[in-house]
Amino acid sequence: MYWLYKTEPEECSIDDFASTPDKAIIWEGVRNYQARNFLRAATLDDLVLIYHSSCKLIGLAGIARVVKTAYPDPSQFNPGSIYFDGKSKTEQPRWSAVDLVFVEKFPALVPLDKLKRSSKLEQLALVQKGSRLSVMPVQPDEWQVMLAMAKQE
DNA sequence: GCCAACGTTGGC
DNA sequence: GCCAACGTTGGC
Repeated sequence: MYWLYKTEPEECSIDDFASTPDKAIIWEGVRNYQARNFLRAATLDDLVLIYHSSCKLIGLAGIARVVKTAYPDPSQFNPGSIYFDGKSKTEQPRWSAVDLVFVEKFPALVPLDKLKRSSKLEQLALVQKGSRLSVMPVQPDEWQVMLAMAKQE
């Protein structure tokens, strides 16, 4: 399966993946139920487009791969974490995390407005008005369209 | 920094 | 179960 995950690059960017290519990075802190459900649907070796948001250069930055499927997000139990959730119980964790590893960084970032201008990406939640979903599925044809954009620059 | 759109909370 | 108030997201 294919996915798109949003991240603020100051928090976790494609360069963080690229600088530690052999290290699994935990994708934690997702605190939205719809996004969480998509996280839980990931299977081993799924590919993930890494999208940089809330920053100067907004768009697709590269690709990562799922190396560990959903497990309880440890940050929900850590009172020192900004992601701490006191209402989540150990015996029934509310939030999930996955582990990702670096695959590639695009030679040039694919900007959001370019994604918006493609008629083939209209179904993608990312480009829909008001959408705040941070973890979303990508259809195979959408994946191909976005990869082609990444290669041609 | 602004603000529209959205999700969550909590009183009723 | 409704819905107003509030907090958050995220592009601009």
